[in-house]
Amino acid sequence: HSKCASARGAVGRVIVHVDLDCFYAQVEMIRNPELRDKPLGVQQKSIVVTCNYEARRLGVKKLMSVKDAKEKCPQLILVNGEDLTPYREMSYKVTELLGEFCPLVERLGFDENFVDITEIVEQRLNQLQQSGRSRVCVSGHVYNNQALNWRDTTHVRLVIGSQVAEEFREALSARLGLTGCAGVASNKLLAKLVSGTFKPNQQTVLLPESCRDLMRSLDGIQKVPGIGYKTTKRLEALGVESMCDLQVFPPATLEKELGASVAQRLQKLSYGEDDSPVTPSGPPQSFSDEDSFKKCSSEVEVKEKIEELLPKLLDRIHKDGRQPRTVRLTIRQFSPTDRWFNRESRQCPLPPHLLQRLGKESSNDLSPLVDLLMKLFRKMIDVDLPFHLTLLSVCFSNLKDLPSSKQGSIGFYLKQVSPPAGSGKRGREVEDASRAEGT
DNA sequence: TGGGGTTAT
DNA sequence: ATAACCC
Repeated sequence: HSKCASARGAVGRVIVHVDLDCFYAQVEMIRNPELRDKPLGVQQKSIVVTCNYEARRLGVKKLMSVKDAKEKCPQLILVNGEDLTPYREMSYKVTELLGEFCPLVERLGFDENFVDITEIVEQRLNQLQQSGRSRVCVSGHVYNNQALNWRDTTHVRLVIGSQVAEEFREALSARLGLTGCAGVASNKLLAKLVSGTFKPNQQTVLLPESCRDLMRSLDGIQKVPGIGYKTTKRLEALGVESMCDLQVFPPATLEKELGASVAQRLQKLSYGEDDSPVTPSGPPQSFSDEDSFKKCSSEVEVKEKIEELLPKLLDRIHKDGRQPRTVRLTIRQFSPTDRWFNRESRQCPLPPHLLQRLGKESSNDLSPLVDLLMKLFRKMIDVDLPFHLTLLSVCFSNLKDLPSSKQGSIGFYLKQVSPPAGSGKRGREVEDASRAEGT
């Protein structure tokens, strides 16, 4: 079948982008249903990072300060969302659910997934042709309200894609109680851009003839995923502000400014072209935990912060079952201007014996690890001089599978091959299995 | 402005 | 190790 897929590669893929609505707020509403019909914000430090649609109706926006949000909406209920555990867990349930339909699922953050459903669509198209039908119903919106041409198999395939997307959303709702948007198109860029066109809990399919319109509808190059803050500044300095500017800009000049690979990729993006594959994310490549604060200025405080971060992290690593071979400490030093840029980090190999016992029963001696992290800290900061930190982060990476004899649960890939999208039980089995084996 | 993540150089 | 990107 993979032969079919690559031979037919030129015909075009069918990609779905799934984007959950105000994800953290949804998770909080599931955790506490009394919050359902009230304006709800999720708070991290002094920021409302996201809020439900009731709160949005009353003027609250994402990433608004708590102060502004309360002014706009005094009845706003706030829950603390600094511990990402509930969101992370629900996020992986979403990815796993999509993985039951098809193995090609790529995560983007906690609340978005790309799914390459080319093969599913191909199967359904064959069934359809054998049954002698030529028409299928489109699910959700068609971008621009473009008319369908049933003789165009690209149209038909995308319409079948819209039905699959509808099934994704139906499964997310029925099994996890989550709502979200979906976009269906021939590549990741377009699927992502089109998924946001009808906003809560709706879906949209893009037909190729409307690609130009979709790209032209973007106001400013920064709306293109892949063109971030830095690149936007550099492009603006070249006089590039709109999508059209970027499309017609001399490629040679662009390559000199951004390097050939970035320049070529971005210019293709400006035309709505994106050949990047949907790369299955699988289990995470790293585990990190961070905390930000107003001020931390002594070695003792640093050590205390690290000792706060470690237990939760080690617990996560233990549950994952793999062993990290690298540990990293990241700091942010105070700077009145430019609070975003000034992160520094030091990393080192993690001696296997150090991590060996650490996950086991949670109350172990953390001090060798803490000492190691303090050494990393001293590589960045001369502790004899005054310092002022505003963030500390610990990250474990370079994860290696344990020899299969002594393995915990590896939820992710195991489940991909097991259950067909059935009706019965789920989740609980996996949790129990991991505990049973872990002890 | 949080608390995460990824890939490229 | 950093810099860029994503949410």
